[in-house]
Amino acid sequence: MEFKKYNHTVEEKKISDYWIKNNFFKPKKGKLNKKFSVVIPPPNITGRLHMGHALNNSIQDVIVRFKRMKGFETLWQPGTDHAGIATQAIVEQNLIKENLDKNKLGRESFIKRIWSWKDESGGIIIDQLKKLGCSCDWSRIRFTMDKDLSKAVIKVFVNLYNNKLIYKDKKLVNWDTQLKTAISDLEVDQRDVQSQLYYIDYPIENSDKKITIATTRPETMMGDTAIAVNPKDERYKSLIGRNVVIPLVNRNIKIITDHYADPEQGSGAVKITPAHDFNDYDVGKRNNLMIINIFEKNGSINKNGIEEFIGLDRFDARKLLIKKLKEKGYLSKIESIKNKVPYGDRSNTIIEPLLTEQWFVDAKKLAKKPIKIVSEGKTTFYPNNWTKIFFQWMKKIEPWCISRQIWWGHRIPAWYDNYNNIFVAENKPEALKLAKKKNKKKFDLRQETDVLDTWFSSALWPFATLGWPKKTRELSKFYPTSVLVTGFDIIFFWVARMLMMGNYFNKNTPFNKVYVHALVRDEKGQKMSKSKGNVIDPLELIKEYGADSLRFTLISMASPGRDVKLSKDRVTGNRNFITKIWSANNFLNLNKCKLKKNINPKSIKLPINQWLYNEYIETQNLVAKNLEKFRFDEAAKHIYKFVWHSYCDWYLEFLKPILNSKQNTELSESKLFASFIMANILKMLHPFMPFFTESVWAKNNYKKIFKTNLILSQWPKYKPITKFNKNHDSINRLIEFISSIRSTKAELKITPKLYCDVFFNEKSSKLESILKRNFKLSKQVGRINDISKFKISDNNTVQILSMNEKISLKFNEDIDLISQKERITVKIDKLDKQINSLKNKLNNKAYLRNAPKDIVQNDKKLLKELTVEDNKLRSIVSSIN
RNA sequence: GGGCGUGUAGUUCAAUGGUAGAACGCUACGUUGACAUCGUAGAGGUCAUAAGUUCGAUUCUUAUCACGCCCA
Repeated sequence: MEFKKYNHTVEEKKISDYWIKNNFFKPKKGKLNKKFSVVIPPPNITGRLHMGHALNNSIQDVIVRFKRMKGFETLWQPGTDHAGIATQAIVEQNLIKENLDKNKLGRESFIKRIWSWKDESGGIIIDQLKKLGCSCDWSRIRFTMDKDLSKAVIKVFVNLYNNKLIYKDKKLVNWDTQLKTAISDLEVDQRDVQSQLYYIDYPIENSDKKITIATTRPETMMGDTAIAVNPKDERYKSLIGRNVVIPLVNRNIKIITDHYADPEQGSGAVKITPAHDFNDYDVGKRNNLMIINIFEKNGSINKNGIEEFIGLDRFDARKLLIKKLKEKGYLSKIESIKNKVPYGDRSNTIIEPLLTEQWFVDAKKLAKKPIKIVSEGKTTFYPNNWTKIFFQWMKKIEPWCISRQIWWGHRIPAWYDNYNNIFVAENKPEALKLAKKKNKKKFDLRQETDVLDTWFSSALWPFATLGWPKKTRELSKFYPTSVLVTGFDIIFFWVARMLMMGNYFNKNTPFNKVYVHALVRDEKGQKMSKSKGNVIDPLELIKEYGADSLRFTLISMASPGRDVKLSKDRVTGNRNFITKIWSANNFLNLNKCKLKKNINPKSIKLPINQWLYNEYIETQNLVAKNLEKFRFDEAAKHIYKFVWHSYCDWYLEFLKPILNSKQNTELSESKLFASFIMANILKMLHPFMPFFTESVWAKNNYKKIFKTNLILSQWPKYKPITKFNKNHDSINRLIEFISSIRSTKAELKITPKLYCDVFFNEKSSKLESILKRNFKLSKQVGRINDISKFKISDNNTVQILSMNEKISLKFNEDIDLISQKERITVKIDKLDKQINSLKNKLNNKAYLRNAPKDIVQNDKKLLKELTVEDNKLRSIVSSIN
């Protein structure tokens, strides 16, 4: 009979729709009366599913489906974030195509445009997550710019401001000249680049001497307000306090001392430009220097610069300046060096330190509680080494710049009157009340134009999505969340900030556990990037192999602390695994192995069924144990091994002769049992490959027996049955025996399909009785003709050792006994070495004194066994001649 | 410079203070009615290097080398 192939494209769509239509992803009160919750790391609305998402969400879905089946009331809270800068950039790009820009449109209409863009293409990634099989409660989807979440953001801001944890300040910040906004430290990427170090001579006033400084940014000379030398630097002692003339700029500045100047670096003298360098800013503060800003917001030279440079871009200004310095003889040397240059991670342009007024969060204060929580183990990281990294960062945290000079985002709830007073309130009427108290005179109120950093709202995600500040049922039930699954790259951006906000505004920490996974790389271990062209698109893999294959691959490769090196071969291999199960299931159906009613495992009689049962239980327990420990790789490995090797390779092969027999009790038990285990395989596999398993569940009509769809079925609760142990052991011995017959045949080049007669040389052979008890199936699987009652020995007979029993196999074919003799001799040599080392070990008194008794006992037993094996092999060899 | 991590079969990775495993790949054989997206058998490892702790180290400690990441 021919069976149709499993069509993942059709099935995945059908099942996904079915699950969602029936609200299976919504939390349901289970018998356990326990809850389990996870919040999704919200993808950007501008985002498209990449491998990182695929890994992150596959892991979450495995955990969530597992807990759901275990009977927890389970919520996986989905949503997206508004990605302030990225989204605004996309919509601005679209405007350019229409010959428009945001300033022409005005703030309000521009924001409307963004909302309509969001409605059209902001949901794509959500559809992609559905394709991956994510069982989020989609009815609860949230967006950081939603009304409710925005209210939460405003409330948090006002509260923190009133408690002096948010403040406005004029500071040097990281300024993105392309996006024309401040960004936080974390959004700056320090890159190694090749730069030119320019040595420039500054003439000393009223002297023919000069002092040489080295800089990679000569254009900032226009903003120099001092030259610093180290107080211990003997070379410059005589020059301290003298004035120098800035070349071309012709402004006088002083030579000062500051420990920041490193005598080893460059010439030992440094120009100080407090407005354009973080270190120089500090030097300036210490020495009361003037701050001269020479840049416009777009990075061009402003009116503080040399006249002919005004309006020039910073890099053009540099070129021109160098040219002029050269012409005038001020440039003494150019050196090529490697240094770090700050880049904006969104715009890819060089970040400019710029003195501006911004809003800051006092992160240092907010970090205290999270540090405590984590050190007390109330939030734990897996793998644990992230704890240390988390502490290191938290303990030296800087103020967090949260204001952005863009339009898309949560507008800061601060209002200004005409007298530079600031009123922070949840809305304008409230601000007005505050302002009236303060002002006797007439005034206008205008709202702050800046918006908040997107991460500010993401920091509230675990409680804002559950309804905070309202005291909702969900908030009290599902907060704190059980586990957060995330990549290490956003621990500081997101996890740390959620811990700050979550612990400040709630009694509890936002999540009990944080599972940190690694990056997905290509098969060579290279980071996937568009420019390298090595990006593997998860959606293409889903199309080609199915979501289940991709999921199983990613999950089985997610070892802690290691990057996932993904290759198509892996995915193919796991697709083959699915096909294997598919065809095994077809075999069951072909043989009418139907589960008519759920069975009581204790009633199982047939040895191979008892054997399989115990194998299954062991696997089920290992899978559950490893899922609890976040060892997804191990869990996947155990399932794979059981399904492919125990179930398909051995059990189904043993089953074949039973299915052909007329023995009714055996037959009916096995038909039921084979299908019973299949049902449990599907359960165990469901978290890993939800679509395929649900599809087979439906096909096999298991819904009728278990009264539920697979997704809501109970994780199997069966216990090991000790009285099966004896048969479990017997079948294992039988398997070993059959394997040794097979390898003997292969070694001696005997046609694999040839049957043989078996004679057991040992008195009261254990193997013989096992074989007799399971003769029907051994006969077929082991290709055994008969058990001979008489000793057989001629040229067609080979003696082997299995379980240390001597057994003769007789074939209808001449056997090359000489080559067998050689083979056994090699084995004996190896064995002798092992025996000798064991003997030496057991003769060592220190070993006997110090080693644990069971280890010694074990070695003694092993020595005995090996000696027996050795002797028997020798007797076999001597019998060949 | 500081921190974290990694180094085990051809490859990707596990495990383990006392016999080193899997998957993929490779080799040979095989189309027996679940499956060639398959089966059977097999080859393949000085566990990066050195020293130390220990009766015993791939495993623990230290150093070195190599690689990766984060922070300055």
